[in-house]
Amino acid sequence: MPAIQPDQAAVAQQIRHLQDTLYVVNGKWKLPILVAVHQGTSRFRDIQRSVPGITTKVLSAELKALEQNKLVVRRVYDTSPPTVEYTTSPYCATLQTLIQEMIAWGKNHHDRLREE
Amino acid sequence: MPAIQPDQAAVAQQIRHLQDTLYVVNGKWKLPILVAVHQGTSRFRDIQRSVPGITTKVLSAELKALEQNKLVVRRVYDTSPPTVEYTTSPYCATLQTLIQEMIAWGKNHHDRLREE
DNA sequence: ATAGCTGGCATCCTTTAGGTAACTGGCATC
DNA sequence: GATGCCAGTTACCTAAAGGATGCCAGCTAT
Repeated sequence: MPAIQPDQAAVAQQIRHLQDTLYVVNGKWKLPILVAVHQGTSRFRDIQRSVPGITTKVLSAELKALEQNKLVVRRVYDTSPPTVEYTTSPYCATLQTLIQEMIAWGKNHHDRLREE
Repeated sequence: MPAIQPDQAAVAQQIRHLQDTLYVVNGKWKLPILVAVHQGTSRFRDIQRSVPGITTKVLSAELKALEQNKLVVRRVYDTSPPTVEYTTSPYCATLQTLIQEMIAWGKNHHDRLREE
């Protein structure tokens, strides 16, 4: 029987972890929303204005998904009219270095394309 | 006229950078493929085996996209039969910290879910 | 000779992400 | 009393991503 190849097993494991992350943050909108909310934008319409191009429907769905993954917290205040406030959870802070990395890479990549 | 709000402008800029990155790296497969190739898997069928569940059609398309974004290099050797070799470009190395971050986060997230 | 490997391509189909538009109910404003 | 803001929901639709299957041509090992 062939020997188990630890390299390949390790890589397969890494790929699985990567896919777990992708499962949570995949799509066009989740990370941009997180940036906006983390920065302090807490109201639905304000978030929508902060993330250019997003529609109410998509924003609503994405916020629900983020809430389910415990990255944002939704609070409803019993004012009149009811106020809804979105904030990032403490757990969301663990994504911050990743997000900063992506912002930096995107900036660099953009500059690089302009040079060509 | 209202004052320009530097915070909001800065956040909008960050979101744009983030979206530039997502444009390159978004989707279910690109980063996993990059991990496999970067680790040294260079042949088409080997890459396919390394990324569980991917089909030839999708792999082929993703490799082309990655090649266009200068993240992988495709070399054809004039052997018989022709050998095709995929490698990561030097530019791809700039994504490595990001990828490692995502792997680490995914692992942590997975562990966290198991604890609940 | 025949089975299997290589690096894919072609065709067809399903699923999902995302977009458009209209609408709600309660309040404030003009 | 009409308009507009808030925080969404609903129904419908398109485009893109992804999946299943079969195939090719040239080589190799049995």
